[in-house]
Amino acid sequence: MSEKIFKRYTVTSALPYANGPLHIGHLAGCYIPSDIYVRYLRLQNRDVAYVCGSDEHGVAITIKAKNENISPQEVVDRYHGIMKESFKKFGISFDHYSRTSSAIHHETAGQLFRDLYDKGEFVEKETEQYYDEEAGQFLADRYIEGTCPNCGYEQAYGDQCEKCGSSLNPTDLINPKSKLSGNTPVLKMTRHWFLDLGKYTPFLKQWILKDHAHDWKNNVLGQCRSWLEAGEGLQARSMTRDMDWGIPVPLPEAKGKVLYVWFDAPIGYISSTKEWAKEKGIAWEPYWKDQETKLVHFIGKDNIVFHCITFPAILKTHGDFILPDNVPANEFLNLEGQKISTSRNWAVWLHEYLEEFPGQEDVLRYVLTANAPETKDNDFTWKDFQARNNNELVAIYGNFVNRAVVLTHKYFEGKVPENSDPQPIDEELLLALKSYPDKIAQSLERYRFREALALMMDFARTGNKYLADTEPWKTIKNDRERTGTILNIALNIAANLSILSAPFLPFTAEKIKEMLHLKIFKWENAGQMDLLKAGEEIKPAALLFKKVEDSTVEEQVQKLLESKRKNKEVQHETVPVKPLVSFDDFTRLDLRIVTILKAEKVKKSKKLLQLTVDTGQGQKTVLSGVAEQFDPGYLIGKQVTMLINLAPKKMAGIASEGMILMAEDAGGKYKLLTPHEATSPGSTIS
RNA sequence: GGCGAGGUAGCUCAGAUGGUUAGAGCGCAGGAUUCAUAACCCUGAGGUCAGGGGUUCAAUUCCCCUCCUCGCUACCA
Repeated sequence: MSEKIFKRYTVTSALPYANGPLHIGHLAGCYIPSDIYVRYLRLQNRDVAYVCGSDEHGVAITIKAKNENISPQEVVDRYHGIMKESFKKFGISFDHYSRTSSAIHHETAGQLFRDLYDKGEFVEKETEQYYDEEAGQFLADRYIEGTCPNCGYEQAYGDQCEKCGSSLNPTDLINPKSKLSGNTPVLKMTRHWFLDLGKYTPFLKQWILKDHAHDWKNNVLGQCRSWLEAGEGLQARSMTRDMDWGIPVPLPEAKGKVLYVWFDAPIGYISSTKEWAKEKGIAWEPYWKDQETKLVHFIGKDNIVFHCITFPAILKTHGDFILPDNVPANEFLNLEGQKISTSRNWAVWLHEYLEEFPGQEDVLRYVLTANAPETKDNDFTWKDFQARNNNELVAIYGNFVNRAVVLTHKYFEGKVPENSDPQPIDEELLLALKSYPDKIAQSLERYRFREALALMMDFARTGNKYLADTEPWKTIKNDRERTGTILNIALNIAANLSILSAPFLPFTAEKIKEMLHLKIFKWENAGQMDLLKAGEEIKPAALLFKKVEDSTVEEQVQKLLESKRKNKEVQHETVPVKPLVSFDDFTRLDLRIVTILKAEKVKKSKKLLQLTVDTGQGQKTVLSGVAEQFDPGYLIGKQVTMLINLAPKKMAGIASEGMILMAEDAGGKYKLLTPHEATSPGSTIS
């Protein structure tokens, strides 16, 4: 852990991609942790630039635009607005929220590319890529659709088959089609600029695996290790693309090419800082170039490679920039036991939460922090949401503040009473409480937000215990002075609680601050018992949190179940009917019933079964990717449908001489196609 | 298959450099209390630290193997 004291901080959270609204996974992954961190830093009077912005380039956005028949700019304008609004309402306190389509970003990213180019950091390579002659442009991976060579799914993308999950190259696809024109694309040479990441491996290994071996999170180090120590090492990556949406490559010979979105996106942090500094009338450079600046990137685990490897390599080789001091990446948040999915509408959307739970932003902030996926994937459930709200925020935190304030109004007309005769029990309490600000600070400095939050709740708990131990409602009967002392202390605990919880629960902290008319509000004052002085007036009690009812939880769960149900319907509806084929086409397929004689798992594979079948004219070997759904033993003796004249293909070193046909239901379960009564192997199908 | 991250009380999680009876919160059970949103406070039950080997005087903590979950990756027709 670096003990170094930094002069200033540059804190970033991942640029959200502007092709959809934000959900709780986004918040839990990097926006809440970073916001807690910077709010804490500001309470410490540290110099902070907290920057973010919308990531608005890349192919996914152009495809969305095309699907909706609008321009990419219209797509990003829409989501930039929604995201910015959601962040603001949840109190994510960016100093500046920019966007990568801004002029200043185009200039910054272009210049950075140019700088690296001038230093000779790029390797130019000509490669063959698919080109759509009618549209007159090269096709990004996602613009090519075809049959997956692995599973036969006909709408696999050029980079990935969404059906079977395999990663592909566009040239792997059978029958590639351009999504622009529907034509078959042709291969054509194109030139691109590659960053030879292998070159930086020694430096990256030293910097990450040695220098940061003890202050970076385990999951981050592990990811990096798996990249840095992989068999062939880091591969050169192309930093340019053939596209027209994005930042033009600033070279005369690069017409029609833009910067790769992952090259330009992290530079968005710099552009955003520039914009912010300009508005403030200060220099941006110290925030990115001064060794006394601490740079921290908050991200989700999917971004680790770009923030720990690619971007630092770029910054380092450029030479002027500092490197991140830490990259505290979180793992993923699941929802009710399943992965959050935008396309399947399995998410809690922030804009919907804001409408359905008005004024309860802090509750979600609290739950997502308490259950943050800091060390492993975690699960968000509405039941847990309710429990944490009712048992912790309402019962402990809210209840304590309410008790202190209500009692003061009841017994002392809303004026802070005198602390006149501190007893040993009071002194003990104060001593215990004094340690909290430091403990919480230490946890925060180490990016352990769950721990910090738990400490904060402990502090509130101590307040409740104090009231239970001293029983001011009893002392008031015969010792008004003692009662005053107790309430003075209780109110000061509440005041402290407000400061200590401000990073986590900014809206609530503000409410307490107003309720108590708190004037002092800095971290260094936390632990003091004279934040409120005798005679000061406080406002009447107002509830900070309200209970979440069972019916509310039920509604939310139903809402999710509903979208699950809809998904199933849609899934069936949306598998489109393929284009017409001629009878000749059909007769070219030789379909037969075969009997499975042997079935065994292919050793090196998770999904493949090796089947030996009786075709009526001898035996054939077929590989089938169903090992996860069928026991080999179950299949032996079964009669199934097989495409028998499919060209052989080698997988896992074994030749497959055909394909077993299966039905797949909406849940992705395979079903054998078996004749309704036993038939002789080799029976033809027509 | 390879690489990575995890597998600790019913649930969510803590447990640097191995060392007395393995911790916290929630949940549960019992008690106490009435100022407070039937909330708070106290006490208690609950774990062969995934399983099996090994190193050691001593392992949840180090090493090896196996199993399970998640991520990346691979020739998952």
